Amino acid sequence: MTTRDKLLDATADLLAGEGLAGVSARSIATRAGVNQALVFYHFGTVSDLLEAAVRRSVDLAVASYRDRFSDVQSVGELLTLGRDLHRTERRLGNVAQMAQVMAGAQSDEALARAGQYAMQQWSDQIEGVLVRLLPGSPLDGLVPPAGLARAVAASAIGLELYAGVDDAGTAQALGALDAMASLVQVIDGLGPVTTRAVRGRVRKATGKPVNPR
Amino acid sequence: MTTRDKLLDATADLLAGEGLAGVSARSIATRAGVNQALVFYHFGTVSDLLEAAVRRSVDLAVASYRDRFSDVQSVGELLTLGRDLHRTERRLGNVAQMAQVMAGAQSDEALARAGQYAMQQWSDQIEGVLVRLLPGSPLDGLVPPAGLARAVAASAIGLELYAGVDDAGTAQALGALDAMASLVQVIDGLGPVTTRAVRGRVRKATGKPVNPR
DNA sequence: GTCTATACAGAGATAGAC
DNA sequence: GTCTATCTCTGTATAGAC
Repeated sequence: MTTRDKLLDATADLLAGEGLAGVSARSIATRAGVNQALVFYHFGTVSDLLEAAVRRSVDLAVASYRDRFSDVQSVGELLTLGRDLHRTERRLGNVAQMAQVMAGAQSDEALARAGQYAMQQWSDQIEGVLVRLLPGSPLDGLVPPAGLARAVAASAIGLELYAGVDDAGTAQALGALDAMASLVQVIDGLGPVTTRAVRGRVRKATGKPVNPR
Repeated sequence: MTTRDKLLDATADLLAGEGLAGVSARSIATRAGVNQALVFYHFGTVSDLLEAAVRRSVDLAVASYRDRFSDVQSVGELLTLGRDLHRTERRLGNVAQMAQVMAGAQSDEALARAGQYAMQQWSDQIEGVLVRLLPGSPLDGLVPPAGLARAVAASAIGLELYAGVDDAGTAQALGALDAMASLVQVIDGLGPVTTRAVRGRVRKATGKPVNPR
């Protein structure tokens, strides 16, 4: 294992486990078991190391899900995959990494780039599935897939941070989202009569044609 | 204006504007126009000052909305209020303060307390309205109000952080959420026949009775 | 590529005069 | 309550030997 990789691993671990405040050239080097100066030799600055570590975490995680995304054939399956994925990625600390990096993005260019990249990768995956599944569903045309994908990804970040301050509340929130998911699934399985009724009402309510974007 | 208040103001401003990384005893004191040592005289530690500042921001913000929450009479009005509120609070920086504090909560007791308090205050307000409005709506019993309130609050935090790294993506996400809101409103206004059909299907799909919690 | 040593800035925090 | 002065620690970063 190269020093470069040791540093990337240590950085990802620390970021997920201790948060941005626990990340420094010294703490990273100590955890990696290498000399502190190597952080700067290999990555220039601590921020650049953080960016590289997050990009790598995201690339690995997204790649490990690519097949499962393309296997999804229904809204029901997508919701199940979403639950699994969120649980797994939270356990691995990947959601925590993203949350920390996005919080730090406000005052750090490199972190902003990393955060944007991470959100883009996940959003694109989700959007791809939505674009494939929505046609034929009653939800088609009611909700822009690109926006929905981004809203879902952003909400996952918020839930991760919330989990850090209130476990019980987070469990309640996840329960409610499961209930909402069931509801979406039911709406997706409605017959043509109800579908037309709902779509007609939405069109009327928003005053817009029903195929945005 | 007392020194205490100057410090609280400066801390809230800095936290919202520069993020946690930009907050220090020195930066706070400079912005407040007072001596650095007064941070420790009045609040003991920087973390405790941060906690106090966030609690005050939340208390003020929630109080300013209490009337508008209790005026809400329909799901449609609630969704409109939610949009207004989120826009306003983001502009004032209160959402940013919460996001930063929750990101820092992972490694700081005082920040964790502040984050939990903030989420609790907002969630309780939203939950109160939901508990009042859901009975009589077709959504009643399908989604637990406490969990939904917390999910909404957490998502707002995620969106705030996302806004810091991708403006265009955030606009798309908000657009999709608006579309979802229209959909919820339409479902809420469905007639009794469709309502029974949807509720029956949800009950069947989840295998649970339809009145959780 | 890796290590030691070190410079230097900024952080939190306290002592003591006023 | 407020200010000056100062201690100590931690962080980033670089120079130079190996």
